[in-house]
Amino acid sequence: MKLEKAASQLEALGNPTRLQLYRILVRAGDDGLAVGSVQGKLDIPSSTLSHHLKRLVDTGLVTQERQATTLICRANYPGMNALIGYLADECCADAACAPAVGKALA
Amino acid sequence: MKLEKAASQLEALGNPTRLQLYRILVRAGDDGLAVGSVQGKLDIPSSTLSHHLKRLVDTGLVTQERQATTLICRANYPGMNALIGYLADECCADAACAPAVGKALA
DNA sequence: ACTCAATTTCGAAAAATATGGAAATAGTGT
DNA sequence: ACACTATTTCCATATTTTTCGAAATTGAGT
Repeated sequence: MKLEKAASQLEALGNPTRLQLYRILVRAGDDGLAVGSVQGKLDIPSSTLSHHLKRLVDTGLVTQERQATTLICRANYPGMNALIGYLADECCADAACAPAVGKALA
Repeated sequence: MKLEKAASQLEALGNPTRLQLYRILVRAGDDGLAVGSVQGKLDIPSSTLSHHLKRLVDTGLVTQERQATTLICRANYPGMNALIGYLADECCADAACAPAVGKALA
């Protein structure tokens, strides 16, 4: 993963509303959730929600699929895994770096 | 970890300059790096660097320690671990969720 | 074609962020 | 106290982000 892409995904998640939004989609699981249902849970205007959703889709963290008039949104797990992988690799927080981490924690 | 804190850390890392900066500090390891040394590697004005560094320190991703006139900066591994842990827990990307992840990858 | 519901785009204002030059500060040695 | 270096704060500006009402669009059913 390139640094630029990681940064854009981190920035996308670095907004409380979007992080909450992403969390909601994760919890919805493989079935996903319609934009309207998400709106009901977040209670923000549809235009605002649409902008935030677009940001998550553009950065590859969320996918969308039409079902009749509703748009189903799903958390894109591989996308998140790649991001976590990048952080772990770059930032030394995985098992391979456990000694350093342990030391830092001590 | 609270959602708000996670969001602020993600936002802090979600800027290419700051992510690069954080990467440099991670690679510097436990010895850390003086602000001036970081500046040499990034080639940005000191005031700009100082602003970005402050953001990382404020969000708990970097620590600083004075050594004479220089300020040593270090990546705060536990902080990053907590963040990755939050993402993994909230976002279903860890081993416990491997089935879902595998399905998504297929 | 018409209508209804779901969602996005347009347009515009307020707020936050990013950037950096210049001045101020902090810390050490003399 | 002074000089020197390292770093931050002050200040201002350009850019980006956030927000959302209103209008436009999309898709399905009639």
